[in-house]
Amino acid sequence: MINLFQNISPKNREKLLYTLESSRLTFSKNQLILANITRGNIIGILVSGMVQIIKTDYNGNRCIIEELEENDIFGTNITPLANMDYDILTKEESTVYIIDYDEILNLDLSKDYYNQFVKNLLEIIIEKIEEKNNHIEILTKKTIRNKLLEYFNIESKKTGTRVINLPFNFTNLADYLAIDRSAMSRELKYLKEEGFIEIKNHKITLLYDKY
Amino acid sequence: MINLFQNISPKNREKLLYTLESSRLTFSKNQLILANITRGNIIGILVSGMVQIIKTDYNGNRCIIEELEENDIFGTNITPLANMDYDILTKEESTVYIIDYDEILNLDLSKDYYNQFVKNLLEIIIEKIEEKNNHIEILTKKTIRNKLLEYFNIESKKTGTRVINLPFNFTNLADYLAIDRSAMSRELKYLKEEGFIEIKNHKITLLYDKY
DNA sequence: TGTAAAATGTTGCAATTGCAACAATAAAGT
DNA sequence: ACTTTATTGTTGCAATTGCAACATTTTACA
Repeated sequence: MINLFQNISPKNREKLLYTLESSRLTFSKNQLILANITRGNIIGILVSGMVQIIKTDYNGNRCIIEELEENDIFGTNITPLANMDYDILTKEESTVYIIDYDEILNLDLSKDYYNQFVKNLLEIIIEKIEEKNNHIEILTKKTIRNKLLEYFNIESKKTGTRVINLPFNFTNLADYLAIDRSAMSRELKYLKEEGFIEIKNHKITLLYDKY
Repeated sequence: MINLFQNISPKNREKLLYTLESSRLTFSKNQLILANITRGNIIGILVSGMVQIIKTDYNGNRCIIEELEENDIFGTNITPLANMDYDILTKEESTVYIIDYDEILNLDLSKDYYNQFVKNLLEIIIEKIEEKNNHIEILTKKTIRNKLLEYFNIESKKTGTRVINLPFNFTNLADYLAIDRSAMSRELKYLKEEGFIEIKNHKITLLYDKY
């Protein structure tokens, strides 16, 4: 994950944060971040901790839209916060910077560090698109089995190994894949029985060559 | 849709295209664009026409990942082209600029028009993220009916009207929603019979207040 | 304009899934 | 350490869906 302040000196980083009217906030576990932000168009930078972006619809179905780790960003434009049905939930104690998005577009890029900042932002957002493409790729599959296998393949490709360290617990994984948890549990059992995978704790080992 | 060259003079636009090693290509209907591009990391700008980005998996299931119109962009980083299972297909005669993505990160942003260009790019990509969030929102729904209704709501919100002009034919709509076409056809019939919608040609009128 | 190709509508049926309900285990909090 | 809460595993069953097959209509194009 690229850091938004990559290649920017600490001193210039402070200048930037000042110009962008940033505020630094710390939340304990299981807090809703957005409920505490009243400003308009913002970008949040996760300095430390972990948060999930979660949508719950009128049926009570939850979907994990994104899971963010250190250096990741979120925002009114970047994450689907325009309507307020989304929650940004801390999974552990987390610190964020909140900066003003509109100020970014007003930056005078002739200064090196502004320049670098915008390029970093561009790169991060493009990474985010790739994540979303992966997610769509998975959701597009028609069976639970194919969703799981697609997820495994993507995660396996990321790390280059055949062992996947689930960033979620199984309940959350089902939400991310937009499938029923118990049905997923059943399918995972079949995959184990048929010798495709092995599960220990929250590690899944792929035993098939490719699919 | 924001134009990538918005607020950039024609003269500076030419300079930019030159610096970014652009080439201008025209394709007739039903051509694969990417098959004709051998360069590495590129961004394509659709000057005129219409193209779809389509994924076909090993089962033969197609999914329309994106549909692009004038001024929209695509690229090896922005659209999921890293692996080559994606097709960029022209739906009508289309003209594109192909520019070198890596050159963008080397631009000297002290020049006004480079500066403007990168900001435009940022805005377009953020729009693209919003589109993808919408798509995920739809795919996350568990029934065909809820996928359709979510799609209708999103499209209706975009234009502010209760009449949706399908940008797709029904076959493509089913691909976009990742559902079986005939099952979708059945569900649309039910929605008509129950008085939720009306369909004429490729226009859908919403008859319910909200859901 | 006539013919081929593509899109749409329809339906039965088997396969898959969500849901509900519950037991068992693990994790968290005091 | 003990109690409560959250997570995981399991299963039957009804609802939903994909698939296949075909008729019909629309569109493309030679």
